[in-house]
Amino acid sequence: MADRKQSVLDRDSHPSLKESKQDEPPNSRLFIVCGKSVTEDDFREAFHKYGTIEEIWMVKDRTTGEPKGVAYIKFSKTSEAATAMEEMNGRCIGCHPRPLKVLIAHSREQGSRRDSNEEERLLRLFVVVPKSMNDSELRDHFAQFGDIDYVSIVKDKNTKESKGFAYVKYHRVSHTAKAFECCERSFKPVFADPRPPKPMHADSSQSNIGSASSTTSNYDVFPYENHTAASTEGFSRLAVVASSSVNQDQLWKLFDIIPGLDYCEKRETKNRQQGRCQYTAVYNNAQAASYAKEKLHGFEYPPGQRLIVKFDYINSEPTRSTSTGTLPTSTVQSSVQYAGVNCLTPVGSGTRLPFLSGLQGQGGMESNVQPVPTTNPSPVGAPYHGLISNIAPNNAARTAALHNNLATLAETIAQATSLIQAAGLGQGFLQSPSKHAVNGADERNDLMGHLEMLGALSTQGIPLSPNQAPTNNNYPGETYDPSYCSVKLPTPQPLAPMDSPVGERLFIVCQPTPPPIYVLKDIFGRFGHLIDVYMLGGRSCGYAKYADKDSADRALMTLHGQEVCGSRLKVMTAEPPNATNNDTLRKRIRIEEQ
DNA sequence: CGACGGGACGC
DNA sequence: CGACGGGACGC
Repeated sequence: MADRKQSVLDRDSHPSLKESKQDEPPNSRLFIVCGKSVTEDDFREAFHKYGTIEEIWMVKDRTTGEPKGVAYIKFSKTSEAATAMEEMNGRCIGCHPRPLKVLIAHSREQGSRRDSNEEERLLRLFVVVPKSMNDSELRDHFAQFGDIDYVSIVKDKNTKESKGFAYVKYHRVSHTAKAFECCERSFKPVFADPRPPKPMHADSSQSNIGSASSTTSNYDVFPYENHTAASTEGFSRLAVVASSSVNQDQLWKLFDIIPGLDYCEKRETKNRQQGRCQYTAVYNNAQAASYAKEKLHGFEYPPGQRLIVKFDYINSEPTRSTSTGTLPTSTVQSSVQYAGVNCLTPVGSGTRLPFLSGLQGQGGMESNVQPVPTTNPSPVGAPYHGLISNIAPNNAARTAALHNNLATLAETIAQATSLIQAAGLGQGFLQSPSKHAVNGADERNDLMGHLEMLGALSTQGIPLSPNQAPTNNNYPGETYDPSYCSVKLPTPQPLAPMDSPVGERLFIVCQPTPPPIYVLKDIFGRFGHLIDVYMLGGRSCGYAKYADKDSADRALMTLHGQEVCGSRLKVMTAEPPNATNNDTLRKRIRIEEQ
C-alpha cells in the first residue's frame, strides 16, 4: 500500500536515518532478554553458528552504564535470526543461570509495543501470484520451504476471480523466512501486515487506567493456545499481595475499577510477611483478570507500596509467592524471575514459544520450577566470592585437579574473568587483590597465576613480551599495569611499510576519549603487519590499516571490548570508504533489486 | 520510444 | 519484568 512505499521513500530521502540497515532484511534482528552478567562474547559464542552476525549490541543504562539484561543481535539474513530464535529461546548460555528469552526484534518505529496478533507477523507472507494460479499450485511451490498452515488466494467476492495476490502461512518462523528468501522472486514476498485486531467485547476494555496500551491486554497473555474453559478458569483468579495499610474494602474498590470483578477477599496464610497481606481477586472472565494483572501489578497503592498481582491457578499448590517464601531472598528472586520461561519453553518446540512474554515469572509456577542447574550459578551482585572459591580453592587437591585439565581450567577462568568484567571489578581487583575476600598470599598468587595464564591463552598462544613476563614470582600481576590494557598483549611487532597494500581495515571507537595515538599504535601494532592507526581529527573514532587480514582479525578478536588507558575500545571491520552515505546505499539497493 | 504495476485477508 | 547507541574516512 501507499504506506509501505512511503516509508521506504522517507528512509531513502532522509540523510539523518543512518539506522536504515538495521531492519534489513526484515526480521533479521533479535531482541534478547538475558541475565545482566551475560557478555557480548557469550552471545557471539552461542549464536555464531546460526549465521553471519553483523552486530551485537548490549543495552546499557544511559547514565549508570549498568547492563540492562537486554541485547540485540543483528544477523545478515532473516532465516538466520529465525533459526537462532527457535533454537536458543529458553536456553542458557555461558555460566549464566537465567534462560534467554529470544524474540525477533520489532522495528524501531514499533518499539516495545506488542501487537495483538503478534505471531502472525512472522508466519505469514503476502505474495503476488499470476491470476491464473490456483491454491494447489501455489501450495506446491511454497511447501518446499516448510510446513504450510494455509495458502489463500484473494478472490473477488462476486466473480470469484483471483485478485492476483495471496497469503501463505507457515507454522514456524524459520520456514516463513526460508520462503521469504528462496521462493521465486516473481512472488515478491513480503511479511504480511497483521490483520486488524478483532473488536473486543464491549465490557472489559473500558477502564481508564493506562489508556495507552489498553488494546494489548488479551493476546499478550494468551498468544499460544485457545484455552479451554477449564484452563482459562485459572486465569480468572488473581493472587494479590498488598501492604497491610490497605484493607480489603479498599482493595476491592481498586480491583473493581476493572469491570468483571466477582469478589476480592483476604486470604489467610501460614507464612505471612510483616506488613503485607494476601488477597484473592476473582473476575468473571480471564480477559478482565489479565488486564487487572497487567495494570495493577507493581502499582503503588498506597504510594511507595507496590502491589504484587499474579495469576492464581485453581489447581496449583498453595502459592509460595515472592513475598512470603521461606527460601533465602536471593534464591527466591532468581527462581521466580525465570520460572515461567523455564517451565513453558521446551527447547526446540517451535515458533509459538517466543510469545510467552506475558507469562514470564507469573504466579503458580515457581513452586515447582527451579532454575536450570548450572555449574556455577553466580548471584548477581556477589560474583566475587563464588568466583574466588572456584578458581582459588583452599585445598591443594582441588588445585591439582584443576591443573590436570588445562581446558577446564581455561574455561573456568574465562567465565570468571567475564564475570569480573561484567561486574566492572576487573581493574580494582587486579590492582589490589588484598582488599577482597582472599584468604592469603597463596590463594592470591594462585588466582593471579590463573589470570596470567588466561591472558596468554586469550591471545592465541602468542608469548608474552619479555618486559611483561612475570619478573616477580610472588606478585606476577604487579609487573603488568592493567590500566594500560585490560587484556594481555602479544609482544611488540614491527610495523608494515606505509605503502603496503591494505589487507584489512579496522574501525575503532574509543569511549569516552581515545588514548594517545602512540598507545594505539603500540597496541594495534602487536598483532603484526600494522600499516598505520589514525583517529579522525578530534573525534573518538578512527581506523587501523593492516597489510595482513589475519593480523587484523586477531587484533579485532583480542581488543574489541577491552579497556585501554581508561578508554573502552570497540573494534570492528571497517566498511569500505564512502559506503555509508545514502547515495551509494541507494545505488547498492537498486543493483541488488535487479 | 520512455519511466514505475500489481497488492491486503482465512481458519 | 524487558525495546533502541554511537561511530565513518587524515596528515
